[in-house]
Amino acid sequence: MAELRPNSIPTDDDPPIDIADPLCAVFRRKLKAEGAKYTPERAQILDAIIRLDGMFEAETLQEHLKDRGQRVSKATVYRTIKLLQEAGIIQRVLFEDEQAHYQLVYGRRPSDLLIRVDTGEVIPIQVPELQQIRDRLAKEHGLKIQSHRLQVFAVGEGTKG
Amino acid sequence: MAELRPNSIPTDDDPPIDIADPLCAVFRRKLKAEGAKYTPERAQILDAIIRLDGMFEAETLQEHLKDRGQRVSKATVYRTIKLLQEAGIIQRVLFEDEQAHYQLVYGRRPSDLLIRVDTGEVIPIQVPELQQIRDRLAKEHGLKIQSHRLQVFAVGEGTKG
DNA sequence: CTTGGTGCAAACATTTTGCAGCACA
DNA sequence: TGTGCTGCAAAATGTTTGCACCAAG
Repeated sequence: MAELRPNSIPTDDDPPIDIADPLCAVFRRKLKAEGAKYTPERAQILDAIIRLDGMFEAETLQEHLKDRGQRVSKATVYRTIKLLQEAGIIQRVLFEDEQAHYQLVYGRRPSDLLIRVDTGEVIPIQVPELQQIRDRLAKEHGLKIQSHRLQVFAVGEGTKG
Repeated sequence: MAELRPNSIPTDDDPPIDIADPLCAVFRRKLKAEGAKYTPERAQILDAIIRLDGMFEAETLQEHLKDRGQRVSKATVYRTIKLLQEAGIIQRVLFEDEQAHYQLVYGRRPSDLLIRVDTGEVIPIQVPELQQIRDRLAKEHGLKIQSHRLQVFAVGEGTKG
């Protein structure tokens, strides 16, 4: 049976976050909490993600590291991505692609996405209405909403599909 | 560069659809239109999808076929899935899983999803508010919205994440 | 020092593709 | 009766894992 459960979708109502708190400290705390180590590779990866800021894939990330002369192995990239997901710092954001896309989410309201299918551009958007939609769904279904994901696909005005 | 563009997200404002029109006829028409053939394998695959009705993966699909004594190769399953996507009959719906999930969408308003992360259950939902959200986004960004995808993740009331 | 981390390469899982023979239109 | 389709097996991706050596705490 396929595993339908998201790896670790951060619950929106997790403890409120101090935005000013450097992500690296957050990561360190998480690592220490489970007896793991804060290595240069992990620091470099988190750093690269902060620099990339928007969306990234494992490969992109590794290339950016390489461009800075920081050689980190594929294995370590993937392993660290997993840790950062567990820490709620990044989140997987899949498109219709076979490659996993990630997004920095810690300390930000997880943004919904407007995706231009003609250019590939990804525009973060805010959709306040979703809060009431979530509330309604929770009530209607007797469930506790943890998070959501909205992707809106669009093309430029003049573009012909 | 990664391909960000969805393979073929059916545009919501495609020509209106006669729900009564058997999917198989739709598929046939599409195949004929491009000089392709309507083979038993393709018929069996579409049939299995209609029987499955909800969500499915390539593997599930092949197993269902096998259970009915219809041996279709992996290659043909994938090739046909691609054709059905192009025909707007099914749509890819990815979760946080590495395996692609598909959904029958032809002749239905593509539904948004409520996903129970504790049980893996997937509940189709209707969110009428999205229409005005889409309209607003279109105006704000000067884009033409083609489609969207909303996934809401929830757990049962008593469940502790 | 001890435990956990890294890189490498091999293993994996899913999807795609090349090719020879088969079958629909 | 020709073009497109199928199955098979091999290739291509993207991600994970085993292992020997190395380094953080």
